[in-house]
Amino acid sequence: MESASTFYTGVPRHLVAVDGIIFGFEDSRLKLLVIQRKVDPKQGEWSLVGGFVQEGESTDAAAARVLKQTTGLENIFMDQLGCYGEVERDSGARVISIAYYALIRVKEHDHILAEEHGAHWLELHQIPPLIFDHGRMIADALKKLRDNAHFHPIGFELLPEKFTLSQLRSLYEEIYQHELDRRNFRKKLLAMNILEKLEEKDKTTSKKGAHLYRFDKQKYEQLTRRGFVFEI
Amino acid sequence: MESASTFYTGVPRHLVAVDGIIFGFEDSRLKLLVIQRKVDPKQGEWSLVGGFVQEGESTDAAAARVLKQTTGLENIFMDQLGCYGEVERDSGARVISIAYYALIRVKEHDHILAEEHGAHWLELHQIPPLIFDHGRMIADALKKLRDNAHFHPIGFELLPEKFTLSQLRSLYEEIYQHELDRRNFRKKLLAMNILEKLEEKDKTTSKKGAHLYRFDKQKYEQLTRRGFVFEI
DNA sequence: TCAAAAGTGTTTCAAGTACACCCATGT
DNA sequence: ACATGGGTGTACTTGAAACACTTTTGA
Repeated sequence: MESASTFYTGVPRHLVAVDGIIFGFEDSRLKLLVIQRKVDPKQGEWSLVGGFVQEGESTDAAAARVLKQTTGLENIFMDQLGCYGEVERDSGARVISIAYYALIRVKEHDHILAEEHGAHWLELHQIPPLIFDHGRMIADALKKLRDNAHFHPIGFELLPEKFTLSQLRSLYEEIYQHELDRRNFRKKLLAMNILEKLEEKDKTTSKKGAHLYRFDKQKYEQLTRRGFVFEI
Repeated sequence: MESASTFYTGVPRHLVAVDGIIFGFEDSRLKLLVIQRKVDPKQGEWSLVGGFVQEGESTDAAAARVLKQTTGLENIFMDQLGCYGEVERDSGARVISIAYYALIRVKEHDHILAEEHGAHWLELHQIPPLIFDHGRMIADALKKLRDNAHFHPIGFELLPEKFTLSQLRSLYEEIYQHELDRRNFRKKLLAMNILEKLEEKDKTTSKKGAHLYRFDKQKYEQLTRRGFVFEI
Protein backbone atom coordinates (compact mmCIF):
# COMPACT_ATOMS: atom_id res chain seq x y z
CA MET A 1 0.00 0.00 0.00
CA GLU A 2 2.33 2.66 -1.24
CA SER A 3 0.03 5.66 -1.24
CA ALA A 4 -1.11 4.84 2.26
CA SER A 5 2.38 5.04 3.62
CA THR A 6 2.70 8.37 1.83
CA PHE A 7 -0.43 9.67 3.52
CA TYR A 8 0.58 8.71 7.03
CA THR A 9 4.32 9.31 6.91
CA GLY A 10 5.78 12.60 7.92
CA VAL A 11 2.79 13.28 10.16
CA PRO A 12 3.75 14.42 13.66
CA ARG A 13 3.17 11.98 16.48
CA HIS A 14 2.10 12.79 20.01
CA LEU A 15 2.30 11.51 23.52
CA VAL A 16 -1.19 10.39 24.51
CA ALA A 17 -2.12 9.89 28.13
CA VAL A 18 -5.19 8.77 30.01
CA ASP A 19 -6.29 10.34 33.30
CA GLY A 20 -8.85 8.88 35.65
CA ILE A 21 -11.37 10.74 37.77
CA ILE A 22 -12.32 8.00 40.19
CA PHE A 23 -15.42 8.55 42.30
CA GLY A 24 -16.32 6.62 45.39
CA PHE A 25 -19.06 6.84 48.03
CA GLU A 26 -18.27 6.22 51.67
CA ASP A 27 -19.81 7.38 54.95
CA SER A 28 -22.53 9.17 53.00
CA ARG A 29 -19.93 11.24 51.20
CA LEU A 30 -18.89 11.40 47.58
CA LYS A 31 -15.14 11.05 47.34
CA LEU A 32 -12.41 11.24 44.77
CA LEU A 33 -9.23 9.24 44.46
CA VAL A 34 -6.21 11.49 44.04
CA ILE A 35 -2.52 10.75 44.36
CA GLN A 36 0.67 12.47 45.27
CA ARG A 37 2.69 12.40 42.11
CA LYS A 38 5.89 10.35 42.21
CA VAL A 39 7.67 11.71 39.15
CA ASP A 40 8.93 15.01 37.91
CA PRO A 41 7.73 17.47 36.84
CA LYS A 42 5.52 18.38 39.80
CA GLN A 43 6.71 15.53 41.98
CA GLY A 44 4.86 15.42 45.28
CA GLU A 45 1.98 17.55 44.08
CA TRP A 46 -1.60 16.37 43.93
CA SER A 47 -2.73 14.72 40.73
CA LEU A 48 -5.22 12.38 39.17
CA VAL A 49 -4.10 8.86 38.42
CA GLY A 50 -2.92 8.46 34.87
CA GLY A 51 -0.58 6.86 32.41
CA PHE A 52 0.44 6.76 28.79
CA VAL A 53 -1.35 4.94 26.03
CA GLN A 54 0.86 2.13 24.81
CA GLU A 55 1.27 0.85 21.28
CA GLY A 56 -1.39 -1.65 20.41
CA GLU A 57 -3.48 -0.51 23.36
CA SER A 58 -6.80 1.24 22.94
CA THR A 59 -7.42 4.34 25.02
CA ASP A 60 -10.24 2.53 26.84
CA ALA A 61 -7.89 -0.32 27.66
CA ALA A 62 -5.26 2.10 28.90
CA ALA A 63 -7.77 3.70 31.24
CA ALA A 64 -8.87 0.31 32.55
CA ARG A 65 -5.24 -0.67 33.07
CA VAL A 66 -4.47 2.45 35.06
CA LEU A 67 -7.54 1.88 37.19
CA LYS A 68 -6.54 -1.69 37.90
CA GLN A 69 -2.99 -0.71 38.74
CA THR A 70 -4.11 1.70 41.45
CA THR A 71 -7.20 0.04 42.86
CA GLY A 72 -6.93 -3.60 41.87
CA LEU A 73 -10.41 -3.46 40.39
CA GLU A 74 -11.58 -4.72 37.02
CA ASN A 75 -14.86 -4.53 35.12
CA ILE A 76 -15.66 -1.18 36.59
CA PHE A 77 -18.10 1.39 35.30
CA MET A 78 -16.08 3.83 33.22
CA ASP A 79 -17.09 6.50 30.81
CA GLN A 80 -14.98 8.71 28.67
CA LEU A 81 -15.03 12.32 29.69
CA GLY A 82 -13.24 13.69 26.68
CA CYS A 83 -9.96 14.78 25.23
CA TYR A 84 -7.85 17.53 26.72
CA GLY A 85 -5.71 18.73 23.88
CA GLU A 86 -4.25 22.12 24.73
CA VAL A 87 -0.63 22.39 23.70
CA GLU A 88 0.71 23.67 27.00
CA ARG A 89 -1.51 21.72 29.35
CA ASP A 90 1.33 19.51 30.60
CA SER A 91 4.35 21.52 31.62
CA GLY A 92 6.73 18.61 31.03
CA ALA A 93 5.92 17.89 27.41
CA ARG A 94 3.15 18.20 24.85
CA VAL A 95 0.77 15.51 25.99
CA ILE A 96 -2.74 14.94 24.73
CA SER A 97 -4.82 13.43 27.48
CA ILE A 98 -8.02 11.44 27.35
CA ALA A 99 -9.92 11.68 30.61
CA TYR A 100 -12.17 8.92 31.95
CA TYR A 101 -14.29 8.91 35.02
CA ALA A 102 -15.01 5.77 36.97
CA LEU A 103 -17.45 4.82 39.71
CA ILE A 104 -16.28 2.27 42.22
CA ARG A 105 -17.43 0.64 45.41
CA VAL A 106 -14.91 1.91 47.92
CA LYS A 107 -15.20 -1.10 50.20
CA GLU A 108 -14.26 -3.48 47.42
CA HIS A 109 -11.12 -1.79 46.22
CA ASP A 110 -7.63 -2.70 47.31
CA HIS A 111 -6.64 -0.09 49.87
CA ILE A 112 -3.11 -1.39 50.26
CA LEU A 113 -2.47 -1.22 46.55
CA ALA A 114 -3.86 2.29 46.44
CA GLU A 115 -1.63 3.40 49.30
CA GLU A 116 1.43 2.11 47.50
CA HIS A 117 0.56 4.52 44.75
CA GLY A 118 0.20 7.39 47.19
CA ALA A 119 -3.53 7.44 46.64
CA HIS A 120 -6.04 9.10 48.96
CA TRP A 121 -9.80 9.38 49.08
CA LEU A 122 -10.77 12.99 49.51
CA GLU A 123 -14.15 14.59 49.86
CA LEU A 124 -15.09 17.00 47.12
CA HIS A 125 -14.63 20.11 49.22
CA GLN A 126 -11.25 18.88 50.43
CA ILE A 127 -9.67 18.57 47.01
CA PRO A 128 -6.45 20.58 46.95
CA PRO A 129 -5.24 22.40 43.83
CA LEU A 130 -4.13 19.80 41.32
CA ILE A 131 -1.44 19.85 38.66
CA PHE A 132 -1.99 20.82 35.04
CA ASP A 133 -5.65 20.94 34.01
CA HIS A 134 -6.71 18.19 36.42
CA GLY A 135 -8.86 20.61 38.37
CA ARG A 136 -10.85 21.35 35.25
CA MET A 137 -11.13 17.65 34.51
CA ILE A 138 -12.69 17.10 37.91
CA ALA A 139 -15.14 19.93 37.40
CA ASP A 140 -16.10 18.50 34.02
CA ALA A 141 -16.38 15.01 35.46
CA LEU A 142 -18.69 16.20 38.21
CA LYS A 143 -20.90 17.89 35.69
CA LYS A 144 -20.98 14.79 33.54
CA LEU A 145 -21.62 12.58 36.54
CA ARG A 146 -24.61 14.75 37.46
CA ASP A 147 -25.99 14.79 33.93
CA ASN A 148 -25.50 11.09 33.57
CA ALA A 149 -26.90 10.20 36.97
CA HIS A 150 -30.00 12.24 36.19
CA PHE A 151 -31.23 9.88 33.47
CA HIS A 152 -29.29 6.67 33.96
CA PRO A 153 -29.09 4.35 36.94
CA ILE A 154 -25.34 4.73 37.37
CA GLY A 155 -25.62 5.69 41.01
CA PHE A 156 -25.90 2.02 41.93
CA GLU A 157 -22.31 1.57 40.76
CA LEU A 158 -21.24 3.52 43.82
CA LEU A 159 -23.27 1.59 46.35
CA PRO A 160 -22.83 -1.91 47.72
CA GLU A 161 -25.03 -4.54 46.15
CA LYS A 162 -27.53 -4.25 48.99
CA PHE A 163 -28.45 -0.81 50.19
CA THR A 164 -31.19 1.05 52.01
CA LEU A 165 -33.31 3.74 50.45
CA SER A 166 -31.74 6.25 52.82
CA GLN A 167 -28.31 5.37 51.51
CA LEU A 168 -29.49 5.73 47.97
CA ARG A 169 -31.04 9.07 48.71
CA SER A 170 -28.01 10.47 50.48
CA LEU A 171 -25.94 9.38 47.48
CA TYR A 172 -28.05 11.50 45.16
CA GLU A 173 -28.03 14.33 47.66
CA GLU A 174 -24.26 14.23 47.49
CA ILE A 175 -24.16 14.07 43.72
CA TYR A 176 -26.58 16.95 43.26
CA GLN A 177 -25.51 18.84 46.34
CA HIS A 178 -29.02 19.53 47.53
CA GLU A 179 -31.55 17.81 49.73
CA LEU A 180 -34.28 15.58 48.41
CA ASP A 181 -37.60 15.00 50.09
CA ARG A 182 -37.36 11.69 51.92
CA ARG A 183 -40.94 10.66 51.19
CA ASN A 184 -41.15 11.74 47.61
CA PHE A 185 -37.83 10.09 46.87
CA ARG A 186 -39.02 6.78 48.28
CA LYS A 187 -42.31 7.01 46.43
CA LYS A 188 -40.61 7.77 43.12
CA LEU A 189 -37.99 5.06 43.34
CA LEU A 190 -40.40 2.34 44.39
CA ALA A 191 -42.85 3.36 41.67
CA MET A 192 -40.14 2.73 39.09
CA ASN A 193 -40.26 -0.94 39.91
CA ILE A 194 -36.56 -1.51 39.42
CA LEU A 195 -35.65 -2.27 43.02
CA GLU A 196 -35.87 -5.68 44.57
CA LYS A 197 -36.92 -5.53 48.21
CA LEU A 198 -34.99 -7.97 50.36
CA GLU A 199 -36.02 -9.54 53.61
CA GLU A 200 -32.90 -8.40 55.39
CA LYS A 201 -32.76 -5.19 57.34
CA ASP A 202 -29.92 -2.86 58.02
CA LYS A 203 -29.95 -1.94 61.69
CA THR A 204 -26.79 0.13 61.80
CA THR A 205 -28.52 3.48 61.49
CA SER A 206 -31.78 3.02 63.32
CA LYS A 207 -33.38 0.92 65.97
CA LYS A 208 -36.27 0.01 63.74
CA GLY A 209 -33.99 -1.07 60.96
CA ALA A 210 -34.32 -0.23 57.26
CA HIS A 211 -35.11 -2.71 54.53
CA LEU A 212 -32.31 -3.49 52.11
CA TYR A 213 -32.89 -3.28 48.39
CA ARG A 214 -31.06 -4.49 45.35
CA PHE A 215 -31.00 -2.87 41.92
CA ASP A 216 -32.70 -5.20 39.45
CA LYS A 217 -30.79 -4.67 36.26
CA GLN A 218 -32.82 -7.25 34.35
CA LYS A 219 -36.04 -5.48 35.13
CA TYR A 220 -34.55 -2.10 34.37
CA GLU A 221 -33.41 -3.17 30.92
CA GLN A 222 -36.71 -4.83 30.24
CA LEU A 223 -38.57 -1.63 31.13
CA THR A 224 -36.14 0.45 29.11
CA ARG A 225 -36.91 -1.56 26.00
CA ARG A 226 -40.56 -0.68 26.55
CA GLY A 227 -39.79 3.02 26.60
CA PHE A 228 -39.28 3.57 30.31
CA VAL A 229 -36.87 6.37 31.15
CA PHE A 230 -35.12 6.39 34.48
CA GLU A 231 -34.99 9.80 36.07
CA ILE A 232 -33.91 11.17 39.42
CA MET B 1 14.76 19.20 34.09
CA GLU B 2 16.57 15.91 33.95
CA SER B 3 14.03 13.67 35.64
CA ALA B 4 11.28 15.05 33.43
CA SER B 5 13.02 13.96 30.28
CA THR B 6 13.39 10.54 31.84
CA PHE B 7 9.68 10.34 32.53
CA TYR B 8 8.58 11.26 29.03
CA THR B 9 11.25 9.60 26.93
CA GLY B 10 10.78 6.14 25.57
CA VAL B 11 7.02 6.57 25.68
CA PRO B 12 5.29 5.55 22.43
CA ARG B 13 3.88 8.33 20.29
CA HIS B 14 0.74 8.21 18.22
CA LEU B 15 -0.87 9.73 15.17
CA VAL B 16 -3.73 11.89 16.37
CA ALA B 17 -6.47 13.01 14.02
CA VAL B 18 -9.56 15.14 14.27
CA ASP B 19 -12.79 14.30 12.47
CA GLY B 20 -15.70 16.66 11.99
CA ILE B 21 -19.39 15.83 12.03
CA ILE B 22 -20.76 18.96 10.40
CA PHE B 23 -24.49 19.56 10.65
CA GLY B 24 -26.45 21.99 8.53
CA PHE B 25 -30.14 22.85 8.11
CA GLU B 26 -31.55 23.57 4.68
CA ASP B 27 -35.00 23.26 3.10
CA SER B 28 -36.38 22.14 6.46
CA ARG B 29 -33.98 19.23 6.53
CA LEU B 30 -31.09 18.39 8.81
CA LYS B 31 -28.04 17.60 6.71
CA LEU B 32 -24.54 16.36 7.15
CA LEU B 33 -21.38 17.33 5.28
CA VAL B 34 -19.52 14.27 4.02
CA ILE B 35 -16.74 13.93 1.49
CA GLN B 36 -15.42 11.45 -0.97
CA ARG B 37 -12.00 10.63 0.32
CA LYS B 38 -9.09 11.68 -1.89
CA VAL B 39 -6.34 9.57 -0.39
CA ASP B 40 -5.59 5.94 0.15
CA PRO B 41 -6.55 3.83 1.94
CA LYS B 42 -10.24 3.90 1.06
CA GLN B 43 -9.84 6.48 -1.69
CA GLY B 44 -13.18 7.44 -3.22
CA GLU B 45 -15.20 6.14 -0.32
CA TRP B 46 -17.44 8.29 1.83
CA SER B 47 -15.89 9.84 4.87
CA LEU B 48 -16.13 12.63 7.39
CA VAL B 49 -13.82 15.58 6.96
CA GLY B 50 -10.69 15.26 9.02
CA GLY B 51 -7.00 15.88 9.40
CA PHE B 52 -4.04 15.31 11.65
CA VAL B 53 -3.20 17.29 14.75
CA GLN B 54 0.01 19.19 14.11
CA GLU B 55 2.79 19.93 16.53
CA GLY B 56 2.07 23.00 18.57
CA GLU B 57 -1.59 22.82 17.58
CA SER B 58 -4.34 22.07 20.09
CA THR B 59 -6.95 19.51 19.11
CA ASP B 60 -9.61 22.23 19.21
CA ALA B 61 -7.53 24.34 16.85
CA ALA B 62 -7.01 21.40 14.53
CA ALA B 63 -10.76 20.83 14.33
CA ALA B 64 -11.38 24.50 13.62
CA ARG B 65 -8.70 24.46 10.94
CA VAL B 66 -10.21 21.45 9.20
CA LEU B 67 -13.64 23.09 9.30
CA LYS B 68 -12.27 26.27 7.79
CA GLN B 69 -10.40 24.40 5.07
CA THR B 70 -13.57 22.70 3.86
CA THR B 71 -16.24 25.34 4.43
CA GLY B 72 -14.38 28.63 4.68
CA LEU B 73 -16.12 29.34 7.96
CA GLU B 74 -14.60 30.52 11.22
CA ASN B 75 -15.95 31.11 14.71
CA ILE B 76 -18.40 28.29 14.35
CA PHE B 77 -20.20 26.42 17.09
CA MET B 78 -18.17 23.31 17.78
CA ASP B 79 -18.26 20.82 20.55
CA GLN B 80 -16.05 17.88 21.21
CA LEU B 81 -17.73 14.55 20.79
CA GLY B 82 -14.97 12.45 22.23
CA CYS B 83 -11.98 10.31 21.52
CA TYR B 84 -12.10 7.23 19.34
CA GLY B 85 -9.14 5.20 20.41
CA GLU B 86 -9.55 1.63 19.21
CA VAL B 87 -6.30 0.23 17.89
CA GLU B 88 -7.66 -1.05 14.59
CA ARG B 89 -10.16 1.67 13.86
CA ASP B 90 -8.17 3.11 10.94
CA SER B 91 -7.08 0.41 8.51
CA GLY B 92 -4.13 2.46 7.27
CA ALA B 93 -2.35 3.00 10.56
CA ARG B 94 -2.95 3.24 14.27
CA VAL B 95 -4.65 6.61 14.54
CA ILE B 96 -6.35 8.03 17.59
CA SER B 97 -9.11 10.33 16.52
CA ILE B 98 -10.84 13.14 18.35
CA ALA B 99 -14.29 13.80 16.92
CA TYR B 100 -15.96 17.20 16.92
CA TYR B 101 -19.41 18.14 15.78
CA ALA B 102 -20.19 21.53 14.35
CA LEU B 103 -23.37 23.43 13.56
CA ILE B 104 -23.25 25.78 10.61
CA ARG B 105 -25.55 28.01 8.62
CA VAL B 106 -25.54 26.32 5.25
CA LYS B 107 -26.26 29.50 3.31
CA GLU B 108 -23.19 31.19 4.69
CA HIS B 109 -20.63 28.57 3.91
CA ASP B 110 -18.42 28.52 0.85
CA HIS B 111 -19.98 25.99 -1.51
CA ILE B 112 -17.20 26.25 -4.06
CA LEU B 113 -14.55 25.52 -1.48
CA ALA B 114 -16.56 22.59 -0.22
CA GLU B 115 -16.94 21.16 -3.71
CA GLU B 116 -13.21 21.31 -4.24
CA HIS B 117 -12.90 19.00 -1.29
CA GLY B 118 -15.46 16.62 -2.74
CA ALA B 119 -17.92 17.61 -0.05
CA HIS B 120 -21.66 16.99 -0.23
CA TRP B 121 -24.60 17.84 1.97
CA LEU B 122 -26.64 14.71 2.58
CA GLU B 123 -29.85 14.21 4.48
CA LEU B 124 -29.61 11.92 7.45
CA HIS B 125 -31.42 9.04 5.82
CA GLN B 126 -29.27 9.35 2.70
CA ILE B 127 -25.97 8.82 4.45
CA PRO B 128 -24.10 5.96 2.78
CA PRO B 129 -21.84 3.58 4.69
CA LEU B 130 -18.77 5.49 5.75
CA ILE B 131 -15.18 4.38 6.25
CA PHE B 132 -13.69 3.25 9.54
CA ASP B 133 -15.82 4.10 12.57
CA HIS B 134 -17.27 7.26 11.03
CA GLY B 135 -20.74 5.78 11.01
CA ARG B 136 -20.58 5.34 14.74
CA MET B 137 -19.26 8.86 15.15
CA ILE B 138 -22.31 10.18 13.33
CA ALA B 139 -24.66 8.13 15.48
CA ASP B 140 -22.93 9.43 18.59
CA ALA B 141 -22.99 13.00 17.28
CA LEU B 142 -26.71 12.80 16.59
CA LYS B 143 -27.34 11.57 20.08
CA LYS B 144 -25.22 14.33 21.54
CA LEU B 145 -26.85 16.92 19.32
CA ARG B 146 -30.26 15.84 20.59
CA ASP B 147 -29.18 15.82 24.21
CA ASN B 148 -27.52 19.17 23.85
CA ALA B 149 -30.36 20.78 21.90
CA HIS B 150 -32.77 19.65 24.57
CA PHE B 151 -31.37 21.96 27.24
CA HIS B 152 -29.29 24.51 25.39
CA PRO B 153 -30.25 26.97 22.69
CA ILE B 154 -27.82 25.56 20.16
CA GLY B 155 -30.51 25.12 17.49
CA PHE B 156 -30.18 28.77 16.59
CA GLU B 157 -26.67 28.05 15.31
CA LEU B 158 -28.27 26.19 12.44
CA LEU B 159 -30.74 28.90 11.45
CA PRO B 160 -30.19 32.25 9.75
CA GLU B 161 -30.11 35.23 12.07
CA LYS B 162 -33.76 35.98 11.34
CA PHE B 163 -36.19 33.10 11.30
CA THR B 164 -39.85 32.32 11.68
CA LEU B 165 -41.30 30.22 14.46
CA SER B 166 -42.27 27.64 11.87
CA GLN B 167 -38.69 27.32 10.74
CA LEU B 168 -37.55 26.95 14.32
CA ARG B 169 -40.14 24.32 14.96
CA SER B 170 -39.35 22.28 11.89
CA LEU B 171 -35.69 22.39 12.91
CA TYR B 172 -36.51 20.76 16.22
CA GLU B 173 -38.83 18.32 14.51
CA GLU B 174 -35.88 17.29 12.37
CA ILE B 175 -33.51 17.01 15.29
CA TYR B 176 -35.88 14.94 17.39
CA GLN B 177 -37.50 13.17 14.47
CA HIS B 178 -41.02 13.67 15.69
CA GLU B 179 -43.71 16.27 15.29
CA LEU B 180 -44.31 19.06 17.77
CA ASP B 181 -47.63 20.77 18.33
CA ARG B 182 -47.55 24.04 16.43
CA ARG B 183 -49.47 26.02 19.06
CA ASN B 184 -47.79 24.66 22.15
CA PHE B 185 -44.39 25.15 20.59
CA ARG B 186 -45.11 28.80 19.88
CA LYS B 187 -46.51 29.34 23.36
CA LYS B 188 -43.51 27.74 25.02
CA LEU B 189 -40.89 29.58 23.02
CA LEU B 190 -42.49 32.99 23.41
CA ALA B 191 -43.00 32.43 27.11
CA MET B 192 -39.25 31.96 27.48
CA ASN B 193 -38.74 35.56 26.57
CA ILE B 194 -35.54 34.97 24.66
CA LEU B 195 -36.80 35.82 21.18
CA GLU B 196 -36.88 39.30 19.77
CA LYS B 197 -39.87 39.84 17.52
CA LEU B 198 -39.01 41.83 14.42
CA GLU B 199 -41.29 44.00 12.33
CA GLU B 200 -40.36 42.19 9.12
CA LYS B 201 -42.36 39.31 7.83
CA ASP B 202 -41.36 36.34 5.77
CA LYS B 203 -43.88 35.90 2.97
CA THR B 204 -42.19 33.02 1.17
CA THR B 205 -44.28 30.31 2.77
CA SER B 206 -47.69 31.90 3.27
CA LYS B 207 -49.86 34.67 1.93
CA LYS B 208 -50.35 36.16 5.34
CA GLY B 209 -46.66 36.19 6.08
CA ALA B 210 -44.96 35.04 9.27
CA HIS B 211 -43.15 37.31 11.68
CA LEU B 212 -39.41 36.99 11.83
CA TYR B 213 -37.67 36.55 15.16
CA ARG B 214 -34.12 36.84 16.36
CA PHE B 215 -32.50 34.92 19.21
CA ASP B 216 -31.60 37.37 21.96
CA LYS B 217 -28.41 35.97 23.38
CA GLN B 218 -28.01 38.82 25.86
CA LYS B 219 -31.39 38.17 27.35
CA TYR B 220 -30.83 34.42 27.40
CA GLU B 221 -27.59 34.75 29.34
CA GLN B 222 -29.16 37.21 31.71
CA LEU B 223 -32.01 34.82 32.42
CA THR B 224 -29.61 31.92 32.76
CA ARG B 225 -27.72 33.73 35.49
CA ARG B 226 -31.02 34.02 37.33
CA GLY B 227 -31.56 30.28 37.17
CA PHE B 228 -33.58 30.00 33.98
CA VAL B 229 -33.12 26.72 32.14
CA PHE B 230 -33.82 26.54 28.44
CA GLU B 231 -35.71 23.42 27.44
CA ILE B 232 -37.34 22.19 24.30
C1' DT C 1 -40.97 5.93 77.82
C1' DC C 2 -38.89 8.38 74.55
C1' DA C 3 -35.74 9.53 70.92
C1' DA C 4 -34.64 8.61 66.22
C1' DA C 5 -35.07 6.89 61.94
C1' DA C 6 -38.42 4.07 58.97
C1' DG C 7 -42.49 3.93 56.57
C1' DT C 8 -47.32 5.59 54.48
C1' DG C 9 -50.95 8.96 52.49
C1' DT C 10 -53.09 13.38 51.00
C1' DT C 11 -53.46 17.94 49.10
C1' DT C 12 -51.74 21.50 46.12
C1' DC C 13 -49.85 23.49 42.22
C1' DA C 14 -47.53 23.97 37.78
C1' DA C 15 -46.51 22.42 33.36
C1' DG C 16 -47.42 19.80 29.50
C1' DT C 17 -50.82 18.15 26.24
C1' DA C 18 -54.79 18.16 23.36
C1' DC C 19 -57.64 20.61 20.78
C1' DA C 20 -60.90 24.50 18.03
C1' DC C 21 -61.40 28.64 16.18
C1' DC C 22 -60.25 33.21 13.89
C1' DC C 23 -56.96 36.11 10.80
C1' DA C 24 -54.68 37.92 6.65
C1' DT C 25 -53.91 37.68 1.90
C1' DG C 26 -52.43 36.13 -3.00
C1' DT C 27 -54.62 33.73 -6.43
C1' DA D 1 -64.46 33.36 -2.30
C1' DC D 2 -61.36 30.35 -0.79
C1' DA D 3 -57.31 27.87 0.29
C1' DT D 4 -53.25 28.24 3.02
C1' DG D 5 -50.39 28.84 6.60
C1' DG D 6 -50.19 32.32 10.74
C1' DG D 7 -51.83 33.46 15.19
C1' DT D 8 -54.58 33.05 19.88
C1' DG D 9 -57.23 30.88 23.87
C1' DT D 10 -59.10 27.13 26.86
C1' DA D 11 -59.97 22.75 29.16
C1' DC D 12 -57.79 18.55 30.73
C1' DT D 13 -54.38 15.58 32.65
C1' DT D 14 -50.29 14.31 34.78
C1' DG D 15 -46.59 14.47 37.80
C1' DA D 16 -43.76 16.97 40.98
C1' DA D 17 -43.64 19.37 45.46
C1' DA D 18 -45.09 20.28 50.04
C1' DC D 19 -46.43 18.42 54.08
C1' DA D 20 -48.23 15.36 58.83
C1' DC D 21 -48.87 11.42 61.01
C1' DT D 22 -47.91 6.43 62.54
C1' DT D 23 -44.54 2.53 63.45
C1' DT D 24 -40.74 0.14 65.50
C1' DT D 25 -37.31 -0.68 68.94
C1' DG D 26 -32.80 -0.07 71.57
C1' DA D 27 -31.29 2.55 75.23
